[in-house]
Formats: sequence, C-alpha cells, structure tokens
Amino acid sequence: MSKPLTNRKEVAKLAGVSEATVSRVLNGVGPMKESTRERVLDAAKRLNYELNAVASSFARGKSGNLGVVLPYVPKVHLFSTYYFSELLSGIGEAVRSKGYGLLLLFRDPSAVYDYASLYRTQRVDACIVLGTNTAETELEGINRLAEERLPFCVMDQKFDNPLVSIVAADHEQGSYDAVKHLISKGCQRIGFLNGSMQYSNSWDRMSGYLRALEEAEIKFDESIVYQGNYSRTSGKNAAEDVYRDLNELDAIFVGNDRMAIGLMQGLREKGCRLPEDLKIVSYDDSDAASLTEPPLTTVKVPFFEMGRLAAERLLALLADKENSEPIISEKLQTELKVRKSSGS
Amino acid sequence: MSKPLTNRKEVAKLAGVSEATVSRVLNGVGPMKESTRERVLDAAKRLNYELNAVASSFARGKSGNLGVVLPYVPKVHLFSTYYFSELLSGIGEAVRSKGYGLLLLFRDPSAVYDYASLYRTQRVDACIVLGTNTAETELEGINRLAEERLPFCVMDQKFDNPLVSIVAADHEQGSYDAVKHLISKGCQRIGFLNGSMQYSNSWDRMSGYLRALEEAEIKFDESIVYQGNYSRTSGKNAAEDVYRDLNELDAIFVGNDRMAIGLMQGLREKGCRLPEDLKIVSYDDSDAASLTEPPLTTVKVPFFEMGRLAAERLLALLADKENSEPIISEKLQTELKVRKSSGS
DNA sequence: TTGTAGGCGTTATCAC
DNA sequence: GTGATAACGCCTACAA
Repeated sequence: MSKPLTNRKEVAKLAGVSEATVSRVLNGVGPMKESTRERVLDAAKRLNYELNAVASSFARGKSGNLGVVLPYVPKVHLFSTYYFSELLSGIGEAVRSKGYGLLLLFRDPSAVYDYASLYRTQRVDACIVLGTNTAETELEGINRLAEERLPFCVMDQKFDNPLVSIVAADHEQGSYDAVKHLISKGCQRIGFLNGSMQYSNSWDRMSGYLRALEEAEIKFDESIVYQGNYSRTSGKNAAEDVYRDLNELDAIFVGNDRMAIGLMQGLREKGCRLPEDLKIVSYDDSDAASLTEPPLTTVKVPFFEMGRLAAERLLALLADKENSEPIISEKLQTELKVRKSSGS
Repeated sequence: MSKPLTNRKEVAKLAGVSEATVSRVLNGVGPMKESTRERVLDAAKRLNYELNAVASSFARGKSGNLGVVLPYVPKVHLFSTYYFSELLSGIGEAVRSKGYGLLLLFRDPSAVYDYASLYRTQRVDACIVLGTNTAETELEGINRLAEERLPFCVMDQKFDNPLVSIVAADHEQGSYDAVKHLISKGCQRIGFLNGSMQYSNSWDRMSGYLRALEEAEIKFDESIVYQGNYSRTSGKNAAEDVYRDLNELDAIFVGNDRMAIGLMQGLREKGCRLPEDLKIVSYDDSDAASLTEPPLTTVKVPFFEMGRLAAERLLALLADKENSEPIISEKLQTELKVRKSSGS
C-alpha cells in the first residue's frame, strides 16, 4: 500500500529502454538523446513513477538528510521558541532548496549523546547541533565528532577545539552596542543580568559589556552583576537583588528577553516605574520584546540567517568532497532595536 | 569517511556466526542461544558496529520516518511559534519513544502539494499535516491522501471526508467556556474578533460563542463580530472598529492571543483602559498571554498532547497492519485560564 | 537454534 | 548514447 506502486523496471519496459537509461534520465546525468528522454519521462508520468528515495539513498550510501539535534526536556522550553523556530526556518530553507531532508533529533541533555552514531547508522549525512554547552558530557560528544572529521556544525557556542565548526553571532559586539547605547543615554551605573556561564555566548556578552564600560572609563563593579539562567523565572528572581540596588543603578543590561521580561514583572510588582526608575536593554529581539510595557530595547540576532548559513555551508561541504575544513563564522552582525525600555 | 566503518559481514566473521544470526541478534527477533547472542553483541561492540539505518529501511521497504508537513512562507510566522513548538515537542516525544525518525517537510502553501509523493518516494511511512485550511488546493491534496488510504493525520482542521484522520481540540466547548466566563462576570454585550474562516476551528469558535449567548438568552448581534486573520496586525487593525463600538461593548472574545495582543495595543493607543473599558478573553494560552498588561484570560489548548496523540496513533497504525481506520479525535479538552484581562 | 540464499530498487562502472 | 551488471547492507523465508 505505501510501497511504491511501480519501479524502474516497469518504466524501462514501457519506454522500451534499459533500466540504466531510466536512471540516467531521472537523475539528469550523462548524455542522452532528447527523444529517449521524453519517452522515459512520459512513461514515468503514465505510471506515476518517482524515484524511491530509500533505495536511492542506499545505493548512494547517503541518507540525504541533514540532522538537527536539540536538547529535549519534557515540559521545559529550553529554547525561547523564537530562537528555535527562526533557526529551524532558516535551516529548512537551505535544506529544501538543496533537495535534502531535515531530520529532527531530540537528545537527552543529561546523558552523553553519541553524535557519531547518527553517521555510523547513516541516519544523517551532516548535522547541526543546537543548545550545546560546556558541560563535560557535551564536550566529549562534540570533540569526538570533530576528531572523526564528521561534517557538523554547532550553533552559537564556541569550543576550544579548532576542528569544531561553528556559526555564531557576534555577541561581544552586540553587547557592546547595547551598553554603549545606555551610556549614550547618560547612564553611568549600568548593571548586568547575565545568563548561565556554561554557554560561551554568556562570556561574550560579558566581554562586550566590559569593553563598553572601559571605553567610557566607567569602572567595572562586580556588585552590580547578577546571575540568571536565561529563564523568565530567573529574571524575576533577580528582581529582588536589583530592587535592593536600585539607587545604585541607572540602567541594566540583560542577557536575553525572557529574563528581562521576568525582571520587569518582578520590579513592577515592587512598585518600580519603568523606564523612569531603571532603563533596560536586553537581547534577542524575540516576538515578546515589543509586547511588553514598556517595549524592550533589545539586540536583534539573525537567527534565521544563522540557520540558513550553517545548513548551506554544511551541504556545500557535502557536495564538494575532499574539503573538510571546519566552518567558522562567528561574527554574524546583530542590530540594536531601540524601544522605550531604554528611556527615549 | 561518513560511511559505516564496518558491516554485518565483519561482525559475523568475528563472532563466528552467519550474517543472518547477526541480524537476528541485533533486531532481537527469533530464538537464539544466549551464548551466541553475547558473542555477537560483543563482536559488534568491539568493531563499533551499528545497524545501517538506510540499508535496513531499504530491506524493510519502510523509511522509518514520520513526516511533519508545515506551510512555509519566508519571513512570515504563520504559526504562533508557541503552537508550532508545542506540537513538535509532543510529536517528538512519541516518535523518539518508538524509534522512529522525525522528518520536517516544508510546503509552499500557494501550490498544490503532492502529499502522496512523500509515500511514493518512500520518504515517510506516515505524516502529520499542520496548518491546512479549506482552500481548494488543500482539499484536493488531502482528499487524495485519504482516498489512497495512506496513513496520515491532520491537526486541528476538520474535513467533510470521513476518511480524513484528524486530531483536534474541542474549540466549540473552549469558546463556549470563554464566553460563559464573561457572562458570569456580568457581561451582556460581548463582541467577537474571529480569525479567518478558512479554518474549521474558526467556525467551531463561532458555534461555541453562539451557544453561550443563546444559553444566556443574549441576542446575537452581527454588528459586533469582527474579522481578523489570527495575526497581531489584524488584531491591531480591528481596534479601530472595536473602539468605535466601545460603548456598545462590555467585553470581547478574541480567537487567539496574537490578535488579542494586537487589539490591546491598538486600544491602548486610543486611550482605553483595560480591563475597565473592555474585558477580554482570548485563546491559546501562549507564552505571551501572561506577559501582557493586563495578563490575558485565555483558553489553554493542549498542543503538546495533541501532537503526541496524533503521532502515537499513527505509529500504532503502522505497527498493526490491516487496520487503516481513520483516526478521529476531535474533542481534546481545553482549559480556561483566568487572568486579569477579563476583569477580576 | 542457526545457516543459506534470494530479493529490495538504485547507482555507477563498464563495455558496446 | 545506451545496455548489462556488479555492488550496496540488510531482512527473511526456508532449509537444515
């Protein structure tokens, strides 16, 4: 029933050619007479025939799939879904235009994931890894991938290993821009609510924050750096400390929109007026950023383009064998979107 | 490089058994002596061998993939991403636990999509179709699938064809609950901002709205039914008309959170106070619903469970051949989440 | 309980 | 330009 209703042999018979010719026509390879081409195409259409993708993959020794690996925790939205859906859309665009399949793979973040197995079992020809971090178990998995020279790419997370391919936005610059914007608004005491340091991009944000301060000759004060984990709840929790320090602060830079939203909720519950009492700039420009009251000034990250870029590069790499240079593209431009939360 | 490093033959040789025995052990079928089983497993581990998924699929004549088809429009978030990511998570959960693959398929919503081709080319064994509507081109594609008795399931969209499998929430009841809640708050003049009527669930919402009114002996007034398309922008646009009718209205029921958010923005820009000037209940309980000011009273839809249910049913159907009964499950419970936008 | 062997539908490498 | 034909790695009757 769900078997192909027909196969190459039938088409060959109907068209009066050999099976090999059918293959050539359908794959568009090798020389062929226009007339036979038409005859074969016609026969295929009459029989409602299309190439069997599985058989084809088998013969080629390639699955034809690009894998996208994501951490999966039931009931928890590890990603802001904005991030996730933009990346996926970008990857999807690239994959479609190259005729590849997009295989979604959920991994249990608490266990060592055997990435290499995906290739060994031929489920994917290449893959993009989302949401990795620097935990020991993660490092091990990723490093093994790199050492086996398997085609893969990590998103938005740097590894020391130069063999690890990566596509990432320039969060150092993005953060610098964000903080500089606050400084240009006359802020001097600028706090920082950062996310978990197990992600390299959290370190990048810290660097950008420091550079902006330094350039403005503002002394770094560790006591106004707060620690969250990119969740809304952690932002709300931070409101406690931020509120306590409120008269020390002109503004605060927050590592992502979700935390900023939590923080704003928390502060407002304590009676803060925003942005009068505290200016805020955050990060991501997710859908929610323009919904809050006041709307968030935030750093827009080109997730869609990042996804597309990673996928395109990987597929290009697959096309041109030999080349197995790691993909390194970690300076994608961000853009500051100015809204009311930063004062204006 | 990305080829399997070894194959069944090697394992058989090392274990001193036939290839067939290796297969049997690795697939856990047929009787086998514990000692040979161990020997084979040991050999496999020593050679770092795993079954080649492509070859396996080929031999079985099944791809081992569940397809998820989604409309794809560049730059447009057709789904609220909440809907999308919850459904996908649910599907992912089912698929993983059954050892299937999850293949993401993007379709161009402006063209007739040849769903059957996915099966013909053996890319998927079954699929879940998201975001269909009643456009002629869609109907045609879906009906063809049904007539060929291919295993598939449509989410949240009803078709007249009894052969079409569907999993959907009970939006009639959800809407009834929403409107009844408003009535219980003392509202009599309740407007309705509905989404596009090309989706059956828009009709269901209308039915629920009507039933609640009728039960309370409130006369239906077409002049306070507004038309949107589920986008934030359409909600904002509707603010014009709603504002004009404001003294005719106690409350408004809105077809989804996104429109409600747009509507609230629009109304506030005109100087409305919410919920004092207008009570609002909306639909979906997306992440954003609790972020707005005031937070939205909204109807929570079990997207995760819907995804999981659809996937589980399909995979069960694949497992037990013979059975090709359409899956019909269109009454999944919704739940009203009461927040400030509806008054209290 | 295990081995033998045919078949799955292509691809790709030869000849012709 | 086109036709034979050997892989590809595994599954599964059937035989032993």
